[in-house]
Amino acid sequence: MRQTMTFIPTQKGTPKEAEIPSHIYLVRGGYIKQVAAGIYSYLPLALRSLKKVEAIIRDELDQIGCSELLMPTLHPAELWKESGRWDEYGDTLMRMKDRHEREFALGPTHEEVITFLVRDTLNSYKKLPLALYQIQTKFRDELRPRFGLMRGREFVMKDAYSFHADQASLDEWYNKFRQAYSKIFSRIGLNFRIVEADSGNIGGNESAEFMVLSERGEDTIVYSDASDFAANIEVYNLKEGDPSPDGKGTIRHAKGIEVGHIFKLGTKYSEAMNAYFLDENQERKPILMGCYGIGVSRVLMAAIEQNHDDKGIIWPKAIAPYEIHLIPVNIRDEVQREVSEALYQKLINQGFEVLYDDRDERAGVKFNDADLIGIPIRITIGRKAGEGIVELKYRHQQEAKEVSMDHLISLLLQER
RNA sequence: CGAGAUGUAGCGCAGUUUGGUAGCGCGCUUGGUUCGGGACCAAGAGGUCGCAGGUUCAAAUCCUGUCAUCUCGACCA
Repeated sequence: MRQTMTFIPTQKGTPKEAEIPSHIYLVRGGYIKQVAAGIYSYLPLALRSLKKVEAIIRDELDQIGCSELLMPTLHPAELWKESGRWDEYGDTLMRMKDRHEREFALGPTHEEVITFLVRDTLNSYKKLPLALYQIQTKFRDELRPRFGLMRGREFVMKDAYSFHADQASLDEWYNKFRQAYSKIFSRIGLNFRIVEADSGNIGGNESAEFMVLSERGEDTIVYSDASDFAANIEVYNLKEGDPSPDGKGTIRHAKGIEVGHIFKLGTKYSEAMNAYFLDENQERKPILMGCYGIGVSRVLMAAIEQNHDDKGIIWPKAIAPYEIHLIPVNIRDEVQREVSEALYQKLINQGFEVLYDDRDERAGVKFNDADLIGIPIRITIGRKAGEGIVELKYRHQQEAKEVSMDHLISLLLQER
């Protein structure tokens, strides 16, 4: 079936609830629709991009030896009472009761469930280390959801957990994740920085955040202008111009969007929830744990914050919903229509992902929608279609160029 | 739960001060003219005015309550 514009409800006006560009363009471009505060439907375009982010994450995590699993979103209260977080977590935990008055929570994170899962099986040092991850919808009853997908009450998160017999193994895996995360965010096309972070109520003793640099970020990063030192201001409350704590350079500030966070949890959950193993000396020890999160839906917003202009989104190739946006200027023109249909088929056969705008709309409407939606390559079929000439335009460039159809495919394959 | 604001058609808004038959723009439908950067003309469809109660001959408008949404703080991927 052809991929056309059938359910891409773009709109001209700016939605009043949206303030930042990423939110505005996701709504205007027909990517998301709000259902309640902090709760959104992902329309077809958004889902395609989301799946691409997920695919990159899966690829990199599988490469370092993680296994994907899927845990429930509904958690029995008993597990959270075991860890102590039923009381600690506060109102952010979405709570509910079943028909028997038994208490449950909608999972905001899965340390409890994963510890429950592994404590019966990871009983020997021979089975460690192990790393597991899932990509799943999380629920957090934020006091104030905002900025669209940036801080939702329901959002897609990749959460990973690692299990170790000793500190050296935890350190090793923490670094593996750190590197995998760097690859993931680089592949997505984000300009990010790794900073020292506070571990918050997840617990643990060392953590780092992956911050996408953006004026619209909710976090403040303090960093040295002469070294690698960088931290969340929550950890080092430094002013601009202060000397850097590592003795090199002076402190600067930047705003960032937190898209990833890695923690060395240590034994907080294994001790509380009785997850022990026997080591080679038959000594009973708590499993050391690490946990690693990526805000998958937030990545979409962060990417747009870094990649847009006054007309709309400019997707990085890796996570664009389609590679090519094909636009016949006038679908009623028989030549244009036939050339477009043939080219569409040709592109599909070459494995390109193509969005085909076969609507009977004026050129301006289609071009504006294309700019808004932000697919990297636009191919326009116009008056010169009969001569075998089409127009090629990249979303990140101003000018279009005319290309003969004979060269088009090979040119596209080359640049892929 | 603290502070501020807003709820009227799918979207954006006017009307509320001074109560009196619910309006505008965009979008949508039909017909026609247009057709490479959000066209034009004509005719239409679409609304329990967030919800509940009250005052009144009469409430979008006044009163009380309530819910929702947004912005500023605390929390987080």
